[in-house]
Amino acid sequence: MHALDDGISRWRRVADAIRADIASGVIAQQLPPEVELAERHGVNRHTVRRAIAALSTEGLLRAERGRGTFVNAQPPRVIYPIGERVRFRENMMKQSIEPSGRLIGAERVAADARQAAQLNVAVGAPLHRLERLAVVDGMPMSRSTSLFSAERFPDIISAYAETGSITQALQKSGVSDYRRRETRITAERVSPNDAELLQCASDAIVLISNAVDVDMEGKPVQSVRTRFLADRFELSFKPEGD
Amino acid sequence: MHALDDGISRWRRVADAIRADIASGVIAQQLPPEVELAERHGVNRHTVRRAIAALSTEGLLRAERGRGTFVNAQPPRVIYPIGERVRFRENMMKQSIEPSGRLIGAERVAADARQAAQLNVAVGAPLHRLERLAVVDGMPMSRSTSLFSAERFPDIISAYAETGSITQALQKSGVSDYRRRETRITAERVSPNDAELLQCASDAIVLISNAVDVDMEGKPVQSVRTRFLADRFELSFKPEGD
DNA sequence: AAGGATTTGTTCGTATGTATA
DNA sequence: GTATACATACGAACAAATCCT
Repeated sequence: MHALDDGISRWRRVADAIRADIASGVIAQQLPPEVELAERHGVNRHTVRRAIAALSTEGLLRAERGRGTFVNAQPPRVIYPIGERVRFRENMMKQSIEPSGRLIGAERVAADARQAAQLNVAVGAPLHRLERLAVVDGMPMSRSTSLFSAERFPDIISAYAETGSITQALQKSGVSDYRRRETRITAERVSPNDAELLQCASDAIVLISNAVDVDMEGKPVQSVRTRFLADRFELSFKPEGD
Repeated sequence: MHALDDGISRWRRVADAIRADIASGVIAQQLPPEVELAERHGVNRHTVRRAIAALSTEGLLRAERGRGTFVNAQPPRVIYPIGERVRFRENMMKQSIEPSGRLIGAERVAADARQAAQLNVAVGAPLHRLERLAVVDGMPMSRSTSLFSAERFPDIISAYAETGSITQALQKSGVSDYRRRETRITAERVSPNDAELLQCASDAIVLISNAVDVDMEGKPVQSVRTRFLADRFELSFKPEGD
């Protein structure tokens, strides 16, 4: 029973058929309802749902309860430069994008081994953790978690809350300028918490940038871990600058 | 019916319970069978499977038919520097890793608009496309697709096949040295073709580096798109060099 | 080596919950 | 409020891969 004409499961063939229909333009924006797709392909509704789930994981489809299932438009990615001088506001404004940051939360934590090494403090030293959400045109763009030595920057939280800018908050704390020492990039699936804040699918991919900023004497100032939605961003590194 | 004590669906709570059991060490390597988990949590087997599917998508679990469901070990990521001088072999050997490249295929193609702009050739100009697979200790690490102007580098394919190195192949073609002009990084789900070659799950994440190399006069030499498995790599950018 | 037991994968059926139009 | 459409959940059966005797 459950005839498999060629060893390919039915939901996979239904998924391939839907993918082909989208590629050929037969389906443009919205999929027919699940029951109709089930009839059309001669399978149970569950089988259609399995296919849609797979295509959603691929990022091709997006199902909305009560509304329908839609083909995801793939907007061009915003180019985000990474380099010695990294200023979110400056970078975005070069591309005619008006950014705004939002303070999600702040907390006092103790440094673990990795954080201690990055910030050149003792393990267990007090840190200020700053949780931020960058928003562009009302659309959440990235989540970042910044860490500062609480001993060196006791008032960084209130300074950021006042100015809304890391650069200005550091200036208030006596750091006139800073530069990036190292940026490490990897990618993971978005965490449930970030998925909610970034208003993305729960299985979206985030680019993770883990960076350390140092002041002009080379002393570590900030350790920051930023999560960019991978389908909205492209990180750009140019050796010579633009 | 189907009492939702707190508005969280059952499969999600089962997933959270399993995640917690793994974090606390109650489950170390292998999960109990689905039927047993279903009994233990008082739900249907389908509900357990939905939870396991979610955790598999997160990369935490890996189900093998006939064998069981296992906790994925998360090996430390290899650090891959990106900068002006990028030489795969040199980079890997610094971390005591002995690399080897494998030529997957080569083809003559016509430049599309994007490629033409990157390589500074006319749209439709002939290009050599070089498909490679980088292997470390028998483990596939990255897939890359290189593009060269076929007019400027007519013999690049055979030169690479002989030497097994892009750097040496370019030297044979009269490019004594080259540097990276720009690297753009994003992330996507792995393509089915790459998944097979990289021997990874079909829903794995790849870091995609799209780069242009130029010779010492600044003329474009190579456009290369490399796919790194995100759970095996971390890309590192240091402004000043190491 | 053969065959039964175990375990995950697929497919159907049915019912109910929840959000949207 | 009703109808539509996706989401969750349970039950049953069989397929396919692996393991064990």
